[in-house]
Amino acid sequence: MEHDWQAFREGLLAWYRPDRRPMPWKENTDPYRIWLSEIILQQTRVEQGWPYFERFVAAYPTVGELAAAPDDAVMKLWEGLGYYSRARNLLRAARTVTAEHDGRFPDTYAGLLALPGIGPYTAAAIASFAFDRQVAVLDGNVFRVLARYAGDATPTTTGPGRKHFQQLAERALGDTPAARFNQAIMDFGALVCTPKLADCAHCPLATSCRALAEEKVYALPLKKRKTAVRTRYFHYLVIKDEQERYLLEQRPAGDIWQSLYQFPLVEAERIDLSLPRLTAHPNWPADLAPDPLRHMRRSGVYRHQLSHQTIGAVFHVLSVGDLTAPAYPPSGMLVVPRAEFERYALPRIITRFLEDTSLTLGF
DNA sequence: GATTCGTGGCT
DNA sequence: TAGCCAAGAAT
Repeated sequence: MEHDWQAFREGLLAWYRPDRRPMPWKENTDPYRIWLSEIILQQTRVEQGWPYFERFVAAYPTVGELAAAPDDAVMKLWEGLGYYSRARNLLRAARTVTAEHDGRFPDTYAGLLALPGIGPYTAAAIASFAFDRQVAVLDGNVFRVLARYAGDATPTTTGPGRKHFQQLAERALGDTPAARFNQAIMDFGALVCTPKLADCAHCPLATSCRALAEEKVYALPLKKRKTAVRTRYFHYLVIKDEQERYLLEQRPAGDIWQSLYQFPLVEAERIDLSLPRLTAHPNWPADLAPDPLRHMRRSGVYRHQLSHQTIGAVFHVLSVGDLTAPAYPPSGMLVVPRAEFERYALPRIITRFLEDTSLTLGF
């Protein structure tokens, strides 16, 4: 059960070159930039998060400026990146740092962990990268590299499993500088010891890798099966008046896309519902009178895959005379000119519809 | 501790 | 195609 962590360290650090995986925040110790990048990169590929990082830094160069930003502006900058609770917690944390910590990030693991949106991984990353604290990060890369090197089939998805690998990571870290070690092991997992098609032929740790010796590379790390995805059917009501104004509503807490905006939504049990059946549906907005609405067209079915849900959506385009008349808007809804959509953060399934529609119609 | 929270790329 | 995975965290 003993493994040569000394050889692991030396091989890893000899392999490491920071410029193998350039990142705008690498070799930089500004806690704000490191924190921002780490939140953006949670469960997100570097290539996908990079432009968001650049836009956030440009819009909000300091944590104080971010703290002063309106909620909707931050959500809009986050639009399309997913896991929107990250954006809400980002703002909460910025305001906490500004109001309660004199604008400076806590410089300890425990202090960082107390901020919203900062969990064990992110606290360790900031503590080591920005403050040179001797803590080992544990992310998807580290799980995979350690499980394979040690030939360790402990499930990584349980509490005890997590603890086990944290100890392994700390043993591997030893007294090497944590910032460099952490970046090295994550780069190594991303570039060499990859989930599929791992580059074992050129691996500097191959001679002491237990998974390779036992031909278990692709059996590790071991994870427990995940739960099934459920299917939901969304009927969006694209209600447009003669002045190109639309109804929008904000999504509530307790469901996907919390605090993003959308067209009024009727969720139903099936996707093939006619408009008359839709207006009679229990989920039809209570104070939205169907009578003045004229059915213009109906989109095809948009399919959207989330991690635990499959969404099927249809957009019903309806016209009405004047959304500024006294009968409007229904409670909880906004009347928004098409030109002002850009101020509202929308889920990807809606921006996809808008992109399609703006090409075919003068939408 | 099991579930839930997005989106996109890859096989 | 359907599933896996990505610098995870909150509930």
